[in-house]
Amino acid sequence: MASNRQKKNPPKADNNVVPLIKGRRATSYDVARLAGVSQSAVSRCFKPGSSISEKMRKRVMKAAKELEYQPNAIARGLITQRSNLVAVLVSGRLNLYYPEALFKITEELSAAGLQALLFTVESEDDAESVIEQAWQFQVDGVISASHMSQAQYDLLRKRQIPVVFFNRYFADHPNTVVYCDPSEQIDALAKQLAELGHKRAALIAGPIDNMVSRERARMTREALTRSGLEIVAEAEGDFSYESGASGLQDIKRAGARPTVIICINDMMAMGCMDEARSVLGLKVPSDLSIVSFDGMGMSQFSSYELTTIRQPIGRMSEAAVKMITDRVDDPEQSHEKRVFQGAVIPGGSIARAPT
Amino acid sequence: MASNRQKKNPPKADNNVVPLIKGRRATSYDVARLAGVSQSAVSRCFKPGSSISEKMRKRVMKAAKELEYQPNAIARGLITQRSNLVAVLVSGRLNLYYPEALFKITEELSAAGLQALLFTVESEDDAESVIEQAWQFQVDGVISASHMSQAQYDLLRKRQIPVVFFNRYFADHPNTVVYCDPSEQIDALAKQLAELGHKRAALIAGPIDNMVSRERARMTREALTRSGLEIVAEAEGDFSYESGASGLQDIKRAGARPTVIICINDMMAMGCMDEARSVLGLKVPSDLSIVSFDGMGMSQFSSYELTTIRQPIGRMSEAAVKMITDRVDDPEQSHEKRVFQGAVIPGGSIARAPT
DNA sequence: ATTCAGTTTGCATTCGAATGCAATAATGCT
DNA sequence: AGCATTATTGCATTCGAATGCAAACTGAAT
Repeated sequence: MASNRQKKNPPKADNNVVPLIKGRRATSYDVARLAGVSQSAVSRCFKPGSSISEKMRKRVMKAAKELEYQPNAIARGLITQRSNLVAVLVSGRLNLYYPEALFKITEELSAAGLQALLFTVESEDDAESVIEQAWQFQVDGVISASHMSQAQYDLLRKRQIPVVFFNRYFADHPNTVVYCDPSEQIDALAKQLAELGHKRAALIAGPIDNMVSRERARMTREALTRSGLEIVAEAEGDFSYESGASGLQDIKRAGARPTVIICINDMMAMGCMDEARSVLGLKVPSDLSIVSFDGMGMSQFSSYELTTIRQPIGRMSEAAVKMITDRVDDPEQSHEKRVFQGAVIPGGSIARAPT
Repeated sequence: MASNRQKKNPPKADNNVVPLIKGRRATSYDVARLAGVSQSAVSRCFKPGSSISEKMRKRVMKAAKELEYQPNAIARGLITQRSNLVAVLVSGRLNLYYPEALFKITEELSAAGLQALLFTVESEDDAESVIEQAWQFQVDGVISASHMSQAQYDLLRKRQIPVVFFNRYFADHPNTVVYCDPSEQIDALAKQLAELGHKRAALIAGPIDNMVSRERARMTREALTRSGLEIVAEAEGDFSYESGASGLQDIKRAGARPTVIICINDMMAMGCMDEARSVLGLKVPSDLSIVSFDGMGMSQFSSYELTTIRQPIGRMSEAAVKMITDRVDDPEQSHEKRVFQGAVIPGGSIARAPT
């Protein structure tokens, strides 16, 4: 194939120029040729802050427009060592709450000139291969809202890839994190429950391998105890609606008679509430109060109106993107932990304890 | 910086070899040097189907392992003209149903050796810039589950980028599409409603600029008419829970007294049902029957148990990925339309018409 | 040993944009 | 006008992997 750029060593007449074959996309050389300037000039036109005269810019842009030229991000990535790609790791099945975060993160990345390369991770084995994939694609950073082992994290660090954890982190390791601390809110709710006369509570926890889940459970236990409530039963769910329902069944089957149930996320709370109402024939909140965490949109549907502790997902997503872009621009940037307060959504799923 | 590959024209002694500076990632040249072979050999080792002896492969792989070498997908993309990236266009806010599809699509792409580059699109203006972004990143294909104008589609076609539409298409244009045809199911449901004594129906439609929404509405009108039901009112929603609720209010305000409401998607049906129950004090289904489309997971929560027409999202996602990979591998591949049947989920939101 | 076909391997070039450096043009100053 | 600055521009090289081609090697057949 004839070369579209001038030959180097033997600079012979370049009359075998290809006239932009149908389907071939225009390159900076094509634009340069049409505008009668050098390729460097074209490159500089598309790089903000370069030294370029107004006249030249106009000429190049005209030609670029004519050829519908857009710089090739792949080639640019190769030379600049910046792919402008950020791997976003999410776990698909676990939590229907994250799509909101995912879309927000994607938008914000895009606004910062970065693209989200999406990976789904269901297990740590998945994480293994996902990290290799991301590495092959030279991602500039990783936002992880999914499983990741210490070793996997260390590998990314060793490779100098900035990582921001979304709603999870390693306690004993320095790392960059955005998460939500609901401790004050759960404390306030526990007090409120005590004032409403509740004495016996039950907990439907999440998977123990999940940090957020563990933390919420721990805080809940502490808060309840502090306010003088007894935890008469605990069930372990997997964040799903179904596990909320079966969690309630487990608690009942164990013979416990809590007047309030704290669910570690909204989805399980909905399952729990539906099970209480439709299977056990209980009235929520008059027979049974329910409290949960997340504050996802659905939790406020009028069938549920959960009293829940909301995470400011929007602001958390923004923060995550800000933190990753900062670290992509300056890899030396130190670690940082941004902790957002939760906020109680009053809802209507708690009431005075039945007598 | 010293070059890590041998100089070309003046082949002088190459004794300024960089010993893989801390943080610099290994390249095929590093591996080649360590293994004492040429860079081409390394390249061939990582490209299945290349002519390589077993001995050579072992030697190279050993060196590669030692240096933790992984081929650079960016550089590979530049030379092969294949980025292995597929743009996935979704509209974030509109439909909480799509996350399921999105995750499935991502997984399937990954299994086919492709990566999902995620873009959120809320309007056709967004689509404009998203398409340019995708073009810059040299995506090999586009899966679109969001807005896209005819002109935008034509632009992609002109640029020879395969496009697969997910649940939307241009009727008058050849294009490659996977979607779900619920006509038989809505027909069956209409018959069933007639048999249950329903005479007056209302429709809560979706946005008119959305094809799926228009099609479902059209089919619904036809089916209802065919079965002898009268459409006494129509409201237009935007797929959201809230618009389902306000849609019902609109219908009531207009003085219509339907015994059954067909909602164009589940989310609106849930809003409608909640509004009927908690605000209007109606019993669903005994006072008012509700039917909808989508079959998303939530629709079967026991607070709702919608009678709805399910789309086989999993199989549709698989099909979309298969169709895009086929067309990435062979751009000449002709257009194709894969139409999946819906399936009625019986649910419990319909009953005999009140007398 | 010689020839020939079939494999392997290496060489040199290519993809498209960015950039250090040197050459050139534009501008200011006396 | 003459000279010193400063702002633009172009040249040549670079990023890392893939690949057509020719050289080198292998083994078998004569």
